[in-house]
Amino acid sequence: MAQDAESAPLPGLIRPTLAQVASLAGVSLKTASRALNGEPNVARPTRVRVSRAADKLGFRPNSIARELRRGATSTLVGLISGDLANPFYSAVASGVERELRGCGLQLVMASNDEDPERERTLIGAFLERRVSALLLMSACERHDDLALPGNHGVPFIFLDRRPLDAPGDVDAVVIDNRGGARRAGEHLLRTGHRRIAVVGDPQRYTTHRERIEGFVEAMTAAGNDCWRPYLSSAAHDLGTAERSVAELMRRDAPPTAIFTTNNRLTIGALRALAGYQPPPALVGFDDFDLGDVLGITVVAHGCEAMGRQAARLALDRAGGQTDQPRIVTMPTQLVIRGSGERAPQ
Amino acid sequence: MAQDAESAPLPGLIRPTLAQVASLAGVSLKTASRALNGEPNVARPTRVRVSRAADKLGFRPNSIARELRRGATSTLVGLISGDLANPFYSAVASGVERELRGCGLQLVMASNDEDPERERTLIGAFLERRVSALLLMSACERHDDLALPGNHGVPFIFLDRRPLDAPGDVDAVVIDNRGGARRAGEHLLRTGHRRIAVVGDPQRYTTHRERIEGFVEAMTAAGNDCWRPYLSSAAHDLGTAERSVAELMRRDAPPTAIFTTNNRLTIGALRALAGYQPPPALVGFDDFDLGDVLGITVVAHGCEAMGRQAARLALDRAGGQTDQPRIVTMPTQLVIRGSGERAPQ
DNA sequence: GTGAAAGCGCTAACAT
DNA sequence: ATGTTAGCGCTTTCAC
Repeated sequence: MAQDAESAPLPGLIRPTLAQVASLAGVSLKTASRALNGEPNVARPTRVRVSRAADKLGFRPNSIARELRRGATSTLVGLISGDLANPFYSAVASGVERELRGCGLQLVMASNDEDPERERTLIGAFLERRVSALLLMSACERHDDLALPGNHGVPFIFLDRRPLDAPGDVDAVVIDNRGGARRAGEHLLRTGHRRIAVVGDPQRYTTHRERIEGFVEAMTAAGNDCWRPYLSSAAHDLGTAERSVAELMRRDAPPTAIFTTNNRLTIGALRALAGYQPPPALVGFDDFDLGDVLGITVVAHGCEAMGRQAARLALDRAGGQTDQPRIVTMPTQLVIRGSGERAPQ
Repeated sequence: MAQDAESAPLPGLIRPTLAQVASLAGVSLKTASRALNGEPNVARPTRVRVSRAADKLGFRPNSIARELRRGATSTLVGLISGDLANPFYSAVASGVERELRGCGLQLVMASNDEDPERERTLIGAFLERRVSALLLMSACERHDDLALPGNHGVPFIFLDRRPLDAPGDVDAVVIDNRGGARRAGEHLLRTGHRRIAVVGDPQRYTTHRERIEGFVEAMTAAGNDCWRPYLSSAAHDLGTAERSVAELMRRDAPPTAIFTTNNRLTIGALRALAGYQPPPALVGFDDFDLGDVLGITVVAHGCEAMGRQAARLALDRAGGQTDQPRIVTMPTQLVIRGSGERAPQ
């Protein structure tokens, strides 16, 4: 193993530098640099000699030094998400990484655990690392962070959650939350439902808020007010959603349909509904694994595509593009699978 | 916004350096450094003056420069996984990140897309970045990479997949694949099954191979040979698993039970089985979201814990620990939920 | 085609 | 308590 001194080109842990390569090859530092970077104006035999020396020493260019010398920003892009373990976030992250790799950039990731304090720390750490852009699925509603001193020209791209205090002033990639939720609401109304519950946490997440607003738009347009008693607004994760739905179903007049405002909540709802035969109608925001097998009607959208879009915006900005901030809205699609088409009981 | 020159502390995109802070505060470079790093031997008023100057300029220490100066390795840890979008990998990644953050380290991630070539490139890029450790869910079976020149003392930790050519010589965190699979097999035998199908891809993944071996151990011990015709060894993702299971079920004597060797394959199987009433018995390796709602019996294990363990190993090595390589084996647990307890039809 | 010198922004070692 | 000098490993500038 290379960890042993045995097979390593040189014993010990001293990393060879360009200078050592140069001296072994009998050329100057600069010539070695040119040769290894494939720059022109190096004689063929010199190039070969340098390569050989580098191989012999097991030389690896130090990209820390390179980045320091080359200038202000590194070849890293930062991504801060709520919780990497949530498949939604990791799908987005996957899209980001796929898009970045084409440009030779790498992805540094961290979870804010939905804690604004921690997020601030992370932003600071990324800025010090001189990331060339910062993608933010932010836990904060307000973003004075942006005006935070020290953020000199590092492009911030908001992902999924749009900052409230500067809606038109920053780049962002968001989902058509209102539109998607409105169609979900209309769909349930069309199926004949009136007592429709909404499960989400508008206090905590602006995305839930928008989705609830879109849903309410549909209700209002149809003159249906029966959702009000069934608004369950304290569900922010799987467990709380499960409890909320269980509570709803224990009522004297339980809802005949449920709209859940994200993937985790949908799964929580499914847990709570496992015992009901037949269960109430259900439409969930976000698609999820097994949604098709279980026949769950959902408002779907492209998570990976969203990540890619955000990465593209970031790359444009990092490349110096300075035109108007753009807000990209990802379209949604109502995917009919059965659970949303059950008639009221 | 800070992106504008307006609210930024100083116009333009010139990032203030420590030297500028020092000169604004009227002290030397080193004093400014000491003050901002909270080192001792700085007079109270000086410290205040420096802080103020830093705030005024919007100074952010440049961690690239710091790392270059401080020495060989950065405060980054690299993680290479198969596909970030797979919930298993992202759960592991989440565990890694959680463990790292306590030590002030950050996580750089990339997917190898199960492509050895790409993995080699990634390893190279991470080594050049001087990551202080490299966690590898490797797509390669052989790992001459380790002896690759240039990997001077960067600790490699294998995750999930153990390298074949140096099994005892390298740090690794793996799952008890054989044991878990054996118990799955025993469980199905106990329920009365004989015609048991195994779905996986032993060619592609050593984990599948080990799981199949463990399963076969159980069969052999019980003198049951009826799994042989039902070994479906070309299933490596959701789609191929779905097709494989569909094919199995179309046979004249379909299997009465199925063992799937990972989470994606279990989900593929569930898709294929959606139409069957009653479906064959099913046990899957890896737990998954909704496994409980669907009542799927699985061989579960701690993904996040696995990530944490690996990070801990990495931190120990990065900290200079040089004792014998360790192989940590994560235990598995058979979680009984119904699908594995259906009697043969 | 090649090389010498300067310096990226910071910290470590040694003054004072 | 504060300052000076040197240098991390590389690329850039300019000279040969």
